[in-house]
Amino acid sequence: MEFYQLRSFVTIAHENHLTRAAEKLHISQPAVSAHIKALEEELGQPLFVRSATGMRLTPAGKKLCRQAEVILYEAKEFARIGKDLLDRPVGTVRIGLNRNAEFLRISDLYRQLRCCGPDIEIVLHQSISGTIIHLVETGELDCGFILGDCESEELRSLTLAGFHLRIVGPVALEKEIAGADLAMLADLPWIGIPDDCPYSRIMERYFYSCGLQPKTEVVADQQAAIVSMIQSGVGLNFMLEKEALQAEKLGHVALWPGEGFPIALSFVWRAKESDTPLTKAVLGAMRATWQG
Amino acid sequence: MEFYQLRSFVTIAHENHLTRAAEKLHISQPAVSAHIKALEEELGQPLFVRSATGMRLTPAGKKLCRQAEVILYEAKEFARIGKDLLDRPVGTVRIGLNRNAEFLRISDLYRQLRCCGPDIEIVLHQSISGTIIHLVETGELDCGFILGDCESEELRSLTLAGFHLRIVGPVALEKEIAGADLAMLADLPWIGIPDDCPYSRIMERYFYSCGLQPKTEVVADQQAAIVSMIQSGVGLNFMLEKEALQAEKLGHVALWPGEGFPIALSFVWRAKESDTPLTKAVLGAMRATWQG
DNA sequence: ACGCAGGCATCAGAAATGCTGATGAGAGTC
DNA sequence: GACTCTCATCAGCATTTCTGATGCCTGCGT
Repeated sequence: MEFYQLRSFVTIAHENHLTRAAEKLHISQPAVSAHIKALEEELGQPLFVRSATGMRLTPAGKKLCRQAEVILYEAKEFARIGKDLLDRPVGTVRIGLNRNAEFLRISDLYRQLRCCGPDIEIVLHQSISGTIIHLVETGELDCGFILGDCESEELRSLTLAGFHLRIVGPVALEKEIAGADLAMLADLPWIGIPDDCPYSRIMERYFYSCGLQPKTEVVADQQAAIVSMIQSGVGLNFMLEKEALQAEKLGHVALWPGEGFPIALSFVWRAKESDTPLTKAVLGAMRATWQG
Repeated sequence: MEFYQLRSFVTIAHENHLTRAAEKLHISQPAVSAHIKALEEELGQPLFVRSATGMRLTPAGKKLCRQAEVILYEAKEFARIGKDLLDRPVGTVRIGLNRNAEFLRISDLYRQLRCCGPDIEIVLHQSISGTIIHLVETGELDCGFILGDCESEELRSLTLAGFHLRIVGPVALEKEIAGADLAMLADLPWIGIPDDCPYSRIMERYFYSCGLQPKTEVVADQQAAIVSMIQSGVGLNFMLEKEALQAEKLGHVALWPGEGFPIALSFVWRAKESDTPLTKAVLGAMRATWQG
């Protein structure tokens, strides 16, 4: 049984006429005749009653014709679905978040993606910039947000927005922090960040350029944990300026008065997936959300 | 798009492995590879992600695979339906009845047919033997019951049961009928039957063999009409012995005391349809009903 | 009654297509 | 770094399918 045989079958049934069906199908009459002959041999029974005026379905043919139409319909559906998938990407996007979803405008992203492809599923994973880069490289995530530059060869990045980082510490250290210079700050207890994190490299660059190395006593790999540890008096670290000012106003942290330094929020993904429809859709939604 | 391509597609998707799929399908690995290549070209997008360890569906491939499975399922259904139709005939049987449905055991026939083929539709048509033969010959009926022999070349017949015909007439003629011999009967008024009816030929044979020709005043072509006319005094005719005895007991007719003569109830159908599944099914049901 | 026209089936040759076995490139594994 | 396993590719063969010509049958009109 082949598709062209079913097409001939259904067309003849519709026309009650083999020759007319052949014309409609743009193939020769003997070809159509052979299709039906093959089908009838395969099924072991005639599908049509031949007469001098044309062909009429047998009762069995009538039943089988209905099923043949179902098959051809589903085949058309197959092609239609395939065509749809060319425009509307499908699949699961696993996104690494280095801040909370609200800050990263995830609900806007959701909305953007929903309208360009209803079959995109989004999985979110909370982490910190360095870990996110690592997970995207190994394929455990498809893309993610990071603060700072990404130097990986395997990844591409899109800069979404610029921010400033400020140094904050526990309220208990308010006086030490307020009057400190960079060297004194480096002497206070710091909350460490995993080495492979661009965030961490910024911190290093900031102090190393002055020949300083802050003392780290605890290492944390989740932004929420860092903030929580600053508040509970463990040590100093960075916060985005806006967050820092707000936390200071609420009396949760002590803000170092020295000026902040700029840092970019970027979105990263695997270079070799730059041309997949899904990646394109996500990047499009990302641009609409952050640059629109 | 061809069935074998879809089969390869689905099998690879199931195995996550092209070579294994080829083995399972009993075709060569390059063949399966070509199938997928053709499908991917037709759809304009990859269905699988190739790796050194095998193949994995792309998100689009996953969606299309489900539809491919639907198509293959419907194709299997097509074959299954075809196979079923070999055993279980379908279609409409138009049956001519020369007596009421109860006498001809139509409800038994229904039951028999229902169990051997649920898709058989039965259409009943009341008439008289001669007309039934004619309608079966012209194709307006598929088969029918007749009393007497069928001499048509185009038809075949199956004898179902033997009966006896008795001569009956109006109660008003009771005395004339009771004492009559064959010649006197022929002189009484008769209800005629159309010439081409085997029933009619029997009547002719019965009288002609003695050189007699009964007078017919009215011709009827429905058994119920004949009985009704006998009762209302129009003339004489035959009734099946059982019917005749009962009608006499009820005082509806006068029964001629001479002996009845045998007549067969037969079932006729077109010879050239003897081998169709539907005809076979009907004949099988008929045998079970009348000879079982 | 007979020829004609229009049905579908059949046939042989040409064209197209699918299949196979050998081979190659690339990625994991030991 | 050699080995092995993946899938892709290629050339040649085998098969299938298509076409155009032809034949047979039936219904219709003269």
